[in-house]
Amino acid sequence: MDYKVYIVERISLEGVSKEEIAQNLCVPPDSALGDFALPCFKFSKTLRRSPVSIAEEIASAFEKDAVISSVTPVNGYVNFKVDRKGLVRETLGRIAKEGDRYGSSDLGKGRTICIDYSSVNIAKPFHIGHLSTTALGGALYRIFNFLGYKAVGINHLGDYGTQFGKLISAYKHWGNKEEVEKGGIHAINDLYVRFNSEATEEMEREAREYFRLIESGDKEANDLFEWFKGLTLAYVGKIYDRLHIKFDSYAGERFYTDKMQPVVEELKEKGLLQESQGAMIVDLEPYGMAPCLILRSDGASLYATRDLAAAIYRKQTYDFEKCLYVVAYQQNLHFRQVFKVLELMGKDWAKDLVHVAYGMVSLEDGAMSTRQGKVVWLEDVLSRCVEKAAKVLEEKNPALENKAEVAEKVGVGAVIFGALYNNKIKDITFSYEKALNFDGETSVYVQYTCARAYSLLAKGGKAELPANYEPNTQEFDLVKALSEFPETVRAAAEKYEPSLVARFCVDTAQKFNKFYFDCKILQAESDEARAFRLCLTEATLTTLKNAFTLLGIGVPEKM
RNA sequence: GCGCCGUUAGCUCAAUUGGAUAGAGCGUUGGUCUACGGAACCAAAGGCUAGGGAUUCGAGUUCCUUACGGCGCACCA
Repeated sequence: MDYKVYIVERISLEGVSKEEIAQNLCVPPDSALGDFALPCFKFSKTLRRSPVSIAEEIASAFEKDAVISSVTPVNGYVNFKVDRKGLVRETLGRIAKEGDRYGSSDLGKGRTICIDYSSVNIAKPFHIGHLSTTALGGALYRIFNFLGYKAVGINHLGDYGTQFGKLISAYKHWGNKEEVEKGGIHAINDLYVRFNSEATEEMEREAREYFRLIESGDKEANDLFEWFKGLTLAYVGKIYDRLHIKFDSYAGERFYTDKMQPVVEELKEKGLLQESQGAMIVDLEPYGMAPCLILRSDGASLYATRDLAAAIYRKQTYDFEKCLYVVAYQQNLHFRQVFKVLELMGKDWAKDLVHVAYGMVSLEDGAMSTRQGKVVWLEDVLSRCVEKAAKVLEEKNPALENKAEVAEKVGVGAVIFGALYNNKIKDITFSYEKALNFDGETSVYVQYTCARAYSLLAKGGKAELPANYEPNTQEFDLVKALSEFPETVRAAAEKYEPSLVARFCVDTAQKFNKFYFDCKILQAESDEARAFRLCLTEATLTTLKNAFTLLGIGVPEKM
């Protein structure tokens, strides 16, 4: 039941369209006022009457029924209250029926959405700065799938560039097989870092030559590169498993090596390509942007060239309705340029490309810097959070059986939740103190709430929803919160903002805890109340589990 | 210099896209329940929404402007 639609249907006001009414129908700040409200100030202008009298007219003309129980005009607003019993029956019935599909939809049926996220660099370990794109992209991937879309997760690997020539050069000079096999990705990264600080001009030349060799298919260079790539993918694969992240494609930059020339040709044919300072560019001056560089003066392709080829390839391959790039706002200009060039090429789908920009991560003593060793590796953050969780678990629940498994869910969940709780555009200053704090608005609070619910259900058993139960305030507030979950998921998708789901979880958990504190459940005052509260508890658990699953966070039964 | 983004309680952040008395968590102070799991609950204190102007019935939200901060601006990705 869509209450808004229902209410709009039943309002008629001469001179004002249903659309206008629907647009203005909102939710009052305080639920004591009502569940929905219609401000009449805008109508006052066209109707040339006071908003107060319009509100009064609407209220008196509105016929109350089993769905809307009261309609009151207040200072130019019309406040509607829904019938509580009806909302309760409707919401709890739906949650019980839909179970782990509650909140899902077939909205996106037959529609494909590509999501480019995480996009790791070969030979570079995963640091805290990669967390946002990974957590955000993973959440969006699941949210769109939940809404019936076919989401295509793409890990656009950073596997192209002279940096790999540098790496091979460094390995040849200072590395050896045993060390790399033992030290894995960090050993490779150390070689790369060392190259950047110690390389001679001779080595720089050598690096360019090695990169050329990779490109031309030289066996030794390619074997080394593939070896590094394999080590990187095995390493990030483990992290992705812990974060519950999946991809449908690992087509990275190298994949587009042979797909760039046709793009360059097309740009030429369409008269967009021009020479400037020895390089080939697309002039974007008329659009207030710096030119988009397509080919370097030595003829080599650039980042933008590959992104153009990738966008075209994705459109051809997946026929997406939208293609999201979950990349930090740093690259704002880059994407605006690429999207504009595609538009100039006559790709009408360029409007469907979306840069989902998020804020930057820094450390308390400034920006991260691999060279200065000012880096926080994600694996360290994960292990410290899991350790902390294990320690707290040992204190609070020493008898718990599967402590390691639960600590993993709690610790990793806290890391993911921390990355998803705030608006994505906000910059983040990482600190262990914050990351390891499990109090307050955190995933741990939500998980604890779920554990309470599990415990109640284990003791209370299965209950049948009483047909005619009149809920009290705490109960009703909780039901109302649960009823808003499907809309929250939709809004999160529409705004590419998983934080809405994360905030929903905390808000709902708070309401549940209030309800829990104020209402006896197992020892309720009547059989009816007991049954109702058990049903409400189960519905809350179902909804929170669904929400956490979307975020990629597990919910332990006990903790 | 130009462009994009941000600025809300001591700190970290919300605010259903222009609606009614701007809300949470942390921290501080004081409380609650003979614990259905205290990783809980309640209350108090804390705000000229960075400053100034404009738009209108109504602005944290839109526009202009100033300040402060972040990011970007030609051959890295």
